[in-house]
Amino acid sequence: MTEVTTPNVYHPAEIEEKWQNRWAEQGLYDADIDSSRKPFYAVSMLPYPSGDLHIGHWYALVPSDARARFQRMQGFNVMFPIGFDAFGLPAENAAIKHNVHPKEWTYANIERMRGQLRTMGTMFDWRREMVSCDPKYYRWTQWFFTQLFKGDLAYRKSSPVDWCPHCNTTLAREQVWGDDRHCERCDTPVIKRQLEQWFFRTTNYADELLSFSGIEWPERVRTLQTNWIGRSEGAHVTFQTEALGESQESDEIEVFTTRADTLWGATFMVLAPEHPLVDKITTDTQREQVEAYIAEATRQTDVEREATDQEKTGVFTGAYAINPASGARVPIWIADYVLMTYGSGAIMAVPAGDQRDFEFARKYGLDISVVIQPEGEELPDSETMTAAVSAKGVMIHSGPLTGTDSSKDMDKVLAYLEEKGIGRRAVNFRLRDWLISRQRYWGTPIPIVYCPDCGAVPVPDDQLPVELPEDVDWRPTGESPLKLHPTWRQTPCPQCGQEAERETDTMDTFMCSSWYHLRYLSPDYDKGPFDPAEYDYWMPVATYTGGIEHANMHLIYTRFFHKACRDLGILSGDEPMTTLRNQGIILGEDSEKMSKSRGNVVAPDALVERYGTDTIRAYLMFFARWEQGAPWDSNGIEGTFRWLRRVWALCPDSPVGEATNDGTAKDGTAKDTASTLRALKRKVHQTLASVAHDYENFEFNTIVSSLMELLNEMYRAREAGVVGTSEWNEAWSFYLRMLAPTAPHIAEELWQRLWPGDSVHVQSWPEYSEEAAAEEEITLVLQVNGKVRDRLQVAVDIDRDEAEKAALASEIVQKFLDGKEPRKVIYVPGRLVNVVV
RNA sequence: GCGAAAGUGGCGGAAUUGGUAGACGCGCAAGACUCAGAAUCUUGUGUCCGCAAGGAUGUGGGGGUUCGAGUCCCCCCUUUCGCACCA
Repeated sequence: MTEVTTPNVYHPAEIEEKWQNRWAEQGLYDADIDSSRKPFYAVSMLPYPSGDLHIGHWYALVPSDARARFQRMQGFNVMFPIGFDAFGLPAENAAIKHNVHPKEWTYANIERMRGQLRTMGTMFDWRREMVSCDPKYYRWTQWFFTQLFKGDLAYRKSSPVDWCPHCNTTLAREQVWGDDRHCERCDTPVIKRQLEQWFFRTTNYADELLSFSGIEWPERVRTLQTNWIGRSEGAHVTFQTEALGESQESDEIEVFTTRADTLWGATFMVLAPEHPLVDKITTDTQREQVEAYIAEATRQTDVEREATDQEKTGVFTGAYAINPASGARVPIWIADYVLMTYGSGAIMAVPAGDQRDFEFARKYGLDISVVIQPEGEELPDSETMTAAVSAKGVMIHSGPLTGTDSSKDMDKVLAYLEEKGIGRRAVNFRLRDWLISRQRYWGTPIPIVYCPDCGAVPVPDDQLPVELPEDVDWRPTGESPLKLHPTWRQTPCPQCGQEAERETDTMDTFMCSSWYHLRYLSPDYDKGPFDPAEYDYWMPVATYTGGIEHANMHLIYTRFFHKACRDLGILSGDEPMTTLRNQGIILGEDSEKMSKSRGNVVAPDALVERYGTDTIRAYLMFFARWEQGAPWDSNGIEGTFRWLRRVWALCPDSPVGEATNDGTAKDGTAKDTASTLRALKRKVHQTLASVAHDYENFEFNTIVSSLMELLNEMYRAREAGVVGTSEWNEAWSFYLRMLAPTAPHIAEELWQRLWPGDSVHVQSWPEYSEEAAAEEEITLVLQVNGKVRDRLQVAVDIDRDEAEKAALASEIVQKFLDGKEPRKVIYVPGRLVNVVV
């Protein structure tokens, strides 16, 4: 038993703040350009200053911080900055609730969160902090907007857009979620409104966004983005409408199809009710019905209209078109199952090959013409068939292409269309342009002035920022609050000087977060959004970490933004972030999503007070697979606390010098001690290898468990009398350095105890010795017919013959052989012998 | 409906290329120390049979490949997530 006179007890409160202050004073985490070292730029998605740091913030930031610290010990020059995504709706909502100005609310929260972030013990370089609602920041957000505008990547158009009636603003398509098409923020179902809004041409980059070459992003995110972008290859085919009278000209209706091989089976056409040609082609006799249908369609919500289980409805326009391949006269209908927002808002209907068209044709008695011979099946009869047959196959009744197998030779079909001038190859995307106008107050003003003569004019660089006025009634009315300001709108046209008006919408806050990683490079730089020298040294971001919920929003926007800026000559490189990783979600102890209303929220501040930062850091890394998350378990944290207490208690209590114990001092146990020392050294090096591997691969839980295992081994070694040996000292030197990224305070305190001087955090990562890690003995598993029957301790270099001999010599093996002759003996070097009978 | 991921003890989770399933921790049980508790320490802990030795069984279910499968292949079930009349 250890003596009770010197209470050597771990009290995190006594050391953590002390070290945080000292590191800050020393500028330990200041990251500056240093061409002699390789840069490592690590970014975690910036937090929104909602008021209190919650456990989710810790979960996102701490393992990222630990990994950044590890990279630093590996010799990289690491920059790990932090900032605040400070514009946005919650500030306005909270401001309304508590009657404080959004700015005041936001900055008070930021101040509070800065304090909380400091208790986390992260290696943030605070000199690089950015705050997106600061005019120094949004000046450049506006500058980027004007650049995109000048490059024709920002444009204004009137279109039906998604409107959240609760947030009183438009939303981007990406911010409308789920079956009921609700607002991503407040869950209210959105409605459509026809509005004049600003868009970015994200669709220009659709194809490039589908390529993930050169970046290491999780499969999951790539799939989400790929599906979101929704590329389909096919053809545009043009149908001519039949002229109504001799004096009239025919119109062209363009359709997109992925199945040009079924063109001969197109027996009717369907236009979306909003299609611009509908009014023109509708005949007098059908007009009443058509208008009634359109009115009904308009009245319906998107949800109702787009419900897939609804029976299809439609109305004949009275007009006909000519199938450009077959020459057939086909009726033109309108139906709401055709969406104006996809393709050209018109389709060629092939009821034999498309289930939707089939149902529609059956309901309204339209012709069905089978043009694909299904492989290995009888030709469906158009009168009796009960479902469309969508597979490709050999084309029939298809003029010159009859006999072509479209499952193999689609190219021939497309070539034919092009040759005959019927259609042309085309690619269609689901992705839409990014709607960035918001009718809210707390955002970056869109830097545009509307002049009666010059039109929409971007505010010149030297007049930026267009500052957000503070004396505004920011209560949402459905109109942009800036519109209601008495004077702010009026401004001379930057081009001709006559009286003009400012744009009063603000930008989607995803615009702010599309480039914040560039502002960290040089937050005070005023000759551009970032200092090119800093950019050249640090970019691209080496690892980017954050939640996966942004896969189709922020993570698409920021990639678009980077590529657009590249093409505008603002920066270089194709991608902003090389490696992306997503943490999972911590649920409440009841396995439900944490929320105030459920009362299952875990408060980090209270945990820090009780256990200290290091314990929470270690627990967050240990308690679940980081990329997966898990329900919180408040008992589990005791285990990590116990571990750190045991580290503290085992650590020698005075500086380490030369070895004071050569391992032979203990009488009669010299041999045992020697093997213990070898085993200790081996375990230390093996742990080193696995810890390093796990840091590289974001496998944080096994880092902590390896360190726990090693500590257990060290406790056993102490009992064997190794204290004071060079192996023991090396174990501590390694242990504290391996611990430092995870539990930086205790590692520093103990390091200073043993090796007073430079911080543990400027030490280099221990050097691995393969020789030291090598096993001398292995457990040879003996199997009979694949079942484990016995185990033997043997030398690691045992050869095949010896191993087989040893196996057959085993009594237990013999018992299970039961006198039978081995038919085959399998030997896996270093692992097992399997005797097969 | 389409796409993706995941199913391992009471719980979180380990397990390079197919080669000792359940590391590490929580929880639980017994014990030590203590007047008692807390803390700490020791031991045990997948399931079933057995006093034990030992044996059987076991990674969502079923089949297959293999000397050998948590891992590879096929089918099915469940859960989570994303998209959804996308032409």
